[in-house]
Amino acid sequence: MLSPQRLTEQYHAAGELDAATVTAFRRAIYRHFHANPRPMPWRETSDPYHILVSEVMLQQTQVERVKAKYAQFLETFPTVRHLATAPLEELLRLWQGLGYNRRAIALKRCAEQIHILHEGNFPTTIHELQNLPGIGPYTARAVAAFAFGLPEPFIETNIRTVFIHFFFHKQEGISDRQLMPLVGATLDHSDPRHWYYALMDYGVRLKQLYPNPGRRSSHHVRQSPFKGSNRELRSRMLRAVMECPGILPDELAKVLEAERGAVEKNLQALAREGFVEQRGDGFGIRTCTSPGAPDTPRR
DNA sequence: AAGACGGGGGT
DNA sequence: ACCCCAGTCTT
Repeated sequence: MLSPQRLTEQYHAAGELDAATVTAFRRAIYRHFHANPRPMPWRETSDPYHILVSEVMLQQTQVERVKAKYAQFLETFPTVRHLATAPLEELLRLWQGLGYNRRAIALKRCAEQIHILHEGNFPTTIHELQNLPGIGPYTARAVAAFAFGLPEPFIETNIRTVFIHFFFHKQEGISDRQLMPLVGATLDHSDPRHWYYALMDYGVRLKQLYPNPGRRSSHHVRQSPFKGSNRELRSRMLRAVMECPGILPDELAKVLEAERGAVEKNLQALAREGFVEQRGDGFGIRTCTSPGAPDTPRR
């Protein structure tokens, strides 16, 4: 019925989607969603702070791994103000295991900006959202859709998979620029939130059924191995600094069996990005995320 | 346009 | 072993 081959031919023959095709496509996506939706805690709320937390955690991180951290995070930092004023170390400890630790710092900076710049009022426009640290084109629009019901087109890995599968059957090197018009044309303006849930769940399903159609994206890249990489060293360094506050570069190099030069380089990067600060000759987790950040609670 | 950035789970 | 995850930022 909804054959990728037929949809692809139809789309490329006409150069655009006709109403009947859009309807059939939407029905297929929604049918799958209603038959087997993936339950997630952040799908049960429209609190923009909760949505933002989930979206940042979900960047390059699988749903199952986010679920536990999400609950723990919101217990620990229940509001924007709690996160804005929290000690960085507490946040980094909680983030352990999620990966891409910079996201934690960016998320805290988001909270600080919302707390100060927006006086606690959550930004509601794409422009404001995308100006927040660590929030790019995808996350800004996803938050807008899931928290505020804004019908803006966006693409992430699951959505990319769906459109490549249905409208670029057996073609290679498909760019997001080619996909975006299709995302816009098929978007269900009456319920963007559920439409995108459905689209994403369908993408997940496709990847179970076929070799990842996303490989046919022009933006697709293979990951370099983690083991033995600088990323691995960097993450071990961050942990070591947390366990041994004030640790010296030499000690770090020795304990981690790493080259002094590499340790030095990563220390500079970690300092520049706001993870650590130098205290005397040693290094520790920074006591505030950024200059002018709200004070940590007293007492 | 290409690299860096985490850590883990699935096959 | 290999794949890749609700991406973003810097070079």
